[in-house]
Amino acid sequence: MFALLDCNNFYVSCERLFRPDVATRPVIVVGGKNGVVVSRSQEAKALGIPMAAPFFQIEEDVKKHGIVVFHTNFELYKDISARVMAILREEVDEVYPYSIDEAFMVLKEKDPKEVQAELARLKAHIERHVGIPVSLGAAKTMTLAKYASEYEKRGSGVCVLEGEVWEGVQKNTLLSAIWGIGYRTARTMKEHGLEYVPDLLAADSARVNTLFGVHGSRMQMELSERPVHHPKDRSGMQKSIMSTRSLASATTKREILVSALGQHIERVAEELREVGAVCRMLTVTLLTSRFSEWTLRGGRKDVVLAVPTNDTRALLKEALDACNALYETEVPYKKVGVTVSRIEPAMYQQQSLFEASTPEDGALMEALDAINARFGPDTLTVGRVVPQQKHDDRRSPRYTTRWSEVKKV
DNA sequence: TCTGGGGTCCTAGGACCC
DNA sequence: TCTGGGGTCCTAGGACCC
Repeated sequence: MFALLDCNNFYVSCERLFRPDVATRPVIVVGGKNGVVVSRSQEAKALGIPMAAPFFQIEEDVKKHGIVVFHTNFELYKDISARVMAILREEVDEVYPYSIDEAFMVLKEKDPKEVQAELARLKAHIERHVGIPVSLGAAKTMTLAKYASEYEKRGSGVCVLEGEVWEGVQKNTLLSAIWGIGYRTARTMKEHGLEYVPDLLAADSARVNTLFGVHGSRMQMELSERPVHHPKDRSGMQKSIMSTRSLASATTKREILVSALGQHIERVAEELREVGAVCRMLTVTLLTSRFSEWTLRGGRKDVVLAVPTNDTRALLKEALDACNALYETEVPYKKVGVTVSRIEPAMYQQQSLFEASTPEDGALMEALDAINARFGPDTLTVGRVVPQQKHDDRRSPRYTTRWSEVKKV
């Protein structure tokens, strides 16, 4: 059986771990400055704060109900996540982290009763040793395990959806609640009379395939307890690394875009070097506001590199060319982003037949990283002006990863 | 003042190859 | 002059997930 562990209201739970004073108050975590709600405590949900609501729309409610607001503190969340995964690995042989707050597992137990007991044991263990609340679900397919983990979230927190139990539950299960069926697919399915799980299971498989492609066929299988997905080991190298950020306000100025671009290139290049990798492809995106009449005027450009690299300067040069190709003078851009992909280990780097490699480049980037590691981020930058940093007072201390921010007792 | 940031996977056309 | 069957790579768009 497959099992899924899900950390409840993960970011809020991480914040509460070090702030017991807000344990029973409504709490939300907001992504970025003037961003959107990315995590809500049970109390905040009860007050009707919707997920992904932009902050300015809920500001009144925040004041009225005294909701505690945090800004995202990823350094903290990543560390707590690592603890959860580490402890889980001590208890279960096959653990496959899926996201920052979820992990799939393959369980040895077969009997549903035994599985149920194992889930309960894991829940108690994680809650005792990490201190954040979790839910677990198990089933014969990953899709159903995922649904199972949500099913008893407000109750016992553990659930096995299998055989007759699943048959009973599925009648009232909306397809839109299933993992992999998003807003659009759910809408299309409904237009074709498919609203609840049994509707899809009863539908002609050839028709499902023409309507929804391989995705639809797989969904049909997974929902009828025939596994097509198997959890993947993602501990190897990532397929892509990206850095994107919204600008404070939309701009038509090329210099502003180029300056932001430089920052993103530095970040992804540094991360490539950190994991000992180079990339073969670089993608630059220039986006307009999704809420303006310019929505359709954004663009994206891929560049395949002649020589895979992690050198900030080489990437910056390509990025500038791509940016210039995309840029249109009259368009107000709101967001700039960079993605590097076709990532491979630097040690297996394929040399170009036509361009000589320059061995001293590696040494320069190494020195740059060493200096920034020792004297702080942005001590040295490549071809950009360091913007003024504003202190973010809504972000909690990085309790577990910075000596200067350790909680005092 | 106003709407986050980081990812994976699939599809499809076109160029090109054998 | 027209013809088949099996492929890869690139670019771009889009759906979905957390």
